[in-house]
Amino acid sequence: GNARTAILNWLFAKKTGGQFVLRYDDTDTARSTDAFARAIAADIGWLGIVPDRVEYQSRRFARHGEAAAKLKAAGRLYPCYEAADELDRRRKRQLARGLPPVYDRAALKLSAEERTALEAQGRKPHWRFKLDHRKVEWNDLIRGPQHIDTASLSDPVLVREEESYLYTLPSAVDDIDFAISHVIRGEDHVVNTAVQIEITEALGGVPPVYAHHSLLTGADGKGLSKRLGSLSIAAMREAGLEAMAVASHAALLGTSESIHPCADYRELIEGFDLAKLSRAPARFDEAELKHLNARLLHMLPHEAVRDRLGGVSEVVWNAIRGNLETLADSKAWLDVITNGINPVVVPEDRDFIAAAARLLPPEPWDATTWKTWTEAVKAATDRKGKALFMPLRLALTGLDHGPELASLLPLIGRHKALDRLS
RNA sequence: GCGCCCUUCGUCUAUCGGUUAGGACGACAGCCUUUCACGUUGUAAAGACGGGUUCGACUCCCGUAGGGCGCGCCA
Repeated sequence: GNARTAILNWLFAKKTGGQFVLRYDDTDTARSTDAFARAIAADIGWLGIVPDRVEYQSRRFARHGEAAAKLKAAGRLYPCYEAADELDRRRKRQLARGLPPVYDRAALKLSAEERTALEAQGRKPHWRFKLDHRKVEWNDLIRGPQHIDTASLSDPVLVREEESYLYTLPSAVDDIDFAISHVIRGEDHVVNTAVQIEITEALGGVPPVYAHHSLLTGADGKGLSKRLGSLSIAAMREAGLEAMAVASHAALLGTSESIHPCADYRELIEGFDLAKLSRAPARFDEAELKHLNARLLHMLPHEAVRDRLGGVSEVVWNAIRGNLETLADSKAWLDVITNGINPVVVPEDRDFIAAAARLLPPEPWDATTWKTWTEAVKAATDRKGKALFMPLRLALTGLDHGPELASLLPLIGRHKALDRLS
């Protein structure tokens, strides 16, 4: 999901000639920033995405403090003293009674004396942003005109009791400071957007243009979040999927473009348009991704894989690529060509295989050798069709399926072929 | 519970009131290969349901059902 958002942002930047700013929203003190940042960098790096700029919210603490002070001075930030567990209980009670779990602004009614009394007890406040309770509107690049009434929302906590800032404030401040033009994110953020627009405007800034893409569901149409682990970029990489297959799928799923493999980003950038993204959630099907990966491999030219395959020649690659699901599968076919395999000869085929071995033509071999040979075998043994070819395939490759034998045989060579047939 | 959004072949989608409802993936079939695959050609396959509005509705409106998201001192 996050990778899809990153890809969409990157494609949009490339398409429009803008810059892709990767921002680590690492304001949660419980989170290890370094590990988090390394993981994301590894993911998008593997996908071939290079951010034009990287920023960490946690390193801009001073700027966020200035913004908080400004909001306090404007009377938009007010102190609250409820404990977190108390708020939690209250929300559950509201929900149980069929009420929206919205903060009731009780702290706003506190008198100066009550506040000093609480502070005297050693209570420290957290701070909430006082929403305007108005209809916030924006033109979403994917969803069209949007309007959210902030009267139905809780005043968001912007400053924790221990004085760090929640994502919402740094996000608005950094958007202003970095002159962010476009924010492209998942639709789980649409409500945040209304709040962030209010905060941005309270800070005197101009909100960026927003675009919210739909989220993905599983192949069954149900939410994806619970199984996110197995669908991580790291897991896909380990499964041996091609980065461009993952990128093609992420960029094309849920769009009006056909889902097809792109060997590099050029075509994806060329055809990219936020207007092509559907507002309905799309189903993420792992089987579809795997199939796309296979299709990508089948069309990949030799030079695209040469370096990763340790000097496999172009003829060999062209012979085997049509039978690959992942690049790692090529090892098995390379073994068939260059190393040893276990020939399979069932007892009733023994005489047939022996006869075939005697008819093996002399070298040099080329693309016509297979035909010459099998025609001779056919004439000598009376076998044809599957009964003729399957035993030969099993003996020569040890497998009942694989690349065309006409192209495989010359690569195996007479010596190894004879060896396997006997 | 409340709010926002969504619903066309199995899947991703086109259609911006009048179409034989189009494409892609998959499925199936033919061809190629005297084999499995690859490739190639073709076929089947859809407007969630119920009401309106209209000469005419997949398209606009209302309702129902189903689904997604949100409602944190998470991001």
